[in-house]
Amino acid sequence: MDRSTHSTSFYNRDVCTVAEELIGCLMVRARADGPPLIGRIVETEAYRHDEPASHSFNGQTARNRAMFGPPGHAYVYLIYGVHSCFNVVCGPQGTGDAVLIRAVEPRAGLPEMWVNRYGTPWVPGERPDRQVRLLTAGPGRLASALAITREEVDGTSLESGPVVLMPREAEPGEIVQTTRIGISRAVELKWRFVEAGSPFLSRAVG
DNA sequence: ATATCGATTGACT
DNA sequence: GTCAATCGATATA
Repeated sequence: MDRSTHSTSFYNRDVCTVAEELIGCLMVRARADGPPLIGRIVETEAYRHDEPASHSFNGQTARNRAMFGPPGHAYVYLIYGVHSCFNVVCGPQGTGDAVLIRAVEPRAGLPEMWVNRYGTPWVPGERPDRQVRLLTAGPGRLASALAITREEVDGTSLESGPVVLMPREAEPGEIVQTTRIGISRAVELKWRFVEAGSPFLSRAVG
């Protein structure tokens, strides 16, 4: 298995370019004991400092401090006081651009992801509402499955930290661009990128 | 100081 | 379809 990671130059580019090129890349969550949890990225959104949907639009705060840090590091924040969301800081340090990872396809460590998400091991026939697809189909869901918290991951390096991003193992399927989800400003920008037809998207394209 | 809303999700009618 | 959970940022006083 190729264990190389993206270098800083991969992230120090236009945020939409990085968002598109992250589709198909691997997200690797290292653990203290046992093998890593791995997901393949299938859905991303770009947020740029100069458009009002971005957390960085109004400048730096305690929450978004990592957004203005070096590229190739994580920005993790709490949404609605409930869920964590994982982002990739892009562009030159101090810019405030980031890519939100909205969905991944589970690739390794699925039983551990199940426990992280649902709090109990999978039991055949039990709780049919708890599906594999819903482990990682959405920013809050994937953060839960991969045990990503602000305390542990915010501001850490994506080359050497608890979460590491690795290049595509193969060319992804067709990448489709749509409007972003869940925002009320700059709604017209088509800065959401998805691998067409993936069953692990937070929402089907449309 | 107090109120409102948010890059979400799951429980419920 | 509605709504609550509940932290941080922002608007208003």
